[in-house]
Amino acid sequence: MSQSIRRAIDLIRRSAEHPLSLTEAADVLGVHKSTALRILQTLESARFVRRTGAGTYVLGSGLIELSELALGSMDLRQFAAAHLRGLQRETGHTVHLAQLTGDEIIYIDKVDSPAFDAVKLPSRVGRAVSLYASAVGKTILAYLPSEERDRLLSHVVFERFTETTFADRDSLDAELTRIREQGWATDNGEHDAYVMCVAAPVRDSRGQVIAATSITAIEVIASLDQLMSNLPLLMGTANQISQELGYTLPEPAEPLLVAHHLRLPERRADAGDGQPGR
Amino acid sequence: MSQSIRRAIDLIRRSAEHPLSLTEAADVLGVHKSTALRILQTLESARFVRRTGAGTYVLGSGLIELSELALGSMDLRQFAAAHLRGLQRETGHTVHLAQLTGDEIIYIDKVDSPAFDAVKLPSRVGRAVSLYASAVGKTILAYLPSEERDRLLSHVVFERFTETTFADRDSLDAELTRIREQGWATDNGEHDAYVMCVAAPVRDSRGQVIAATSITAIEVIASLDQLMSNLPLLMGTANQISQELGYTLPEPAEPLLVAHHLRLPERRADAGDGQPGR
DNA sequence: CAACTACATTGCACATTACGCAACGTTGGT
DNA sequence: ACCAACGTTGCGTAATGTGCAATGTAGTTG
Repeated sequence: MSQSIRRAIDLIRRSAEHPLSLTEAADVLGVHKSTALRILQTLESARFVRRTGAGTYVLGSGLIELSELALGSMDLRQFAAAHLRGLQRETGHTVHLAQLTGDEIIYIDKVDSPAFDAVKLPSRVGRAVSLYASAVGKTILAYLPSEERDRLLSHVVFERFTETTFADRDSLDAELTRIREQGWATDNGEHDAYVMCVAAPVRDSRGQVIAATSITAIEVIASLDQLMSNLPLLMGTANQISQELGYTLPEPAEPLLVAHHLRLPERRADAGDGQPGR
Repeated sequence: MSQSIRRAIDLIRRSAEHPLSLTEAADVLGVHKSTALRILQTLESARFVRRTGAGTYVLGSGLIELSELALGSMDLRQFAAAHLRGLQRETGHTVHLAQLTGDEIIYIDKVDSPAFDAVKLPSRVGRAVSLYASAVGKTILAYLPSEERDRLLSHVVFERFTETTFADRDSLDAELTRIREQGWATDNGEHDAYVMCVAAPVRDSRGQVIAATSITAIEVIASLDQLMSNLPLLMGTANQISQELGYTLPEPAEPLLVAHHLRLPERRADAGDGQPGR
């Protein structure tokens, strides 16, 4: 595998962590300064790194632009950001926002729970998430037009990660129907036995489900039942994000849960952690 | 300059735009498939690209993580996002958020004005902004401890971009004093003659100014005076962001302008576009 | 179901490319 | 004004990345 590219990547990494002088760069790679210089010059020409006034190299805007491009509709992310943080604060759990991008569902935002930074969840912004073994994945799948769903699942090889995994198309389809009926999805340790999630759909202005929000907890922190007690908050947040995107909720001549969300905007007021303005 | 690295960068770029098959990748580079494969494998090992189920390559989470790392306190960005969008909506002008990072001030967020996408402003997220020839730069400089300010300016070579540029340390210092007194800064075409800005400081929980928000317009859209009519909104937004960061405003036994901000949180209520929950 | 097409992947020999070296510039410090 | 530390340039060399041709793997069509 290409050596110079590896070196370039290494330098990009380092420069993202802290400013890098040329000699430092050469040292960490274990190469001559001239070599490091040429690599950095190449990266600089693409604005992947940038020279500071002091002559050190730091990560450049080129990379940042790319990442924004890849996260696609930054609109969704920006509209959602405040709501996601609010949901995290109120529930105490880790919050995710995932979106259908091309053929896959990727996390486009994540708000960590301060509680269990000890146990790192495997999720990361930009990473793809299982279509059929995650709450957000199942949520989005459930509301997709069926041809689209078939297309996405056609390449998937089902794998039984845990006992609860829906590891074949038939049981998954049954689950998706259930999700559509109740309006939200759970992940009962279906990918990692100790990870629980509850997810709710986010709709764009046309009413299409394009993303899903979820709250996540590990077994030792909360049971799935305990997580589900936050369902009104979760649904409220998902609906608020949908509204930011221009979606208008249907008339509440519907089930019980819908009533909740409409009352929720009050949560804005204050979280009561003693810090004003939050 | 390193050829293979150039090629790698090219592939990263393309893969960010749309999924790339191996043969496509080879074609755009004009190289053999095996060459393209090795490059992509190297990039994949660093999670700079990622293979989709369909076998195509798309931008990977590695890059996105880096960019988040480099933008540093994503906290600030996330806390600010909704406020910045609100400010853009209310003023109609392009909004920036810039932060002191290391020895430089970089844009960490930008909300474009829909009005004049025709004329592209030179600013980009992740890009450094002039310390002394920009409203955000001067704002942050003005409130920095003087040793810190000296350190930042020690490497700077002053350049007279336009007639209004503060192109030497003395006149800059006078300007900074004025900014401290009035609590906000302007950019009267000091870098590009046709670009006007007004900026206000953002403080963290200790009261330190760590960032600045600005509204920008080009000459043909609005004069500096017209821009300044938005000062209350701008100051309000900056203060709201500061509050999100845990800053508590000082008692309003102060000048005129301060009084405005304290009344402003009402703008939260609604932007008048008929969408509830904002 | 076999034959075909299109695509991804591996091994190998070659020469292009990126490398280290050493000399030269440049900056800042004592 | 000297020295030291760092960045930059030119050049010969060989290690590295490259193209080619052969092999493997789906997916498609008669």
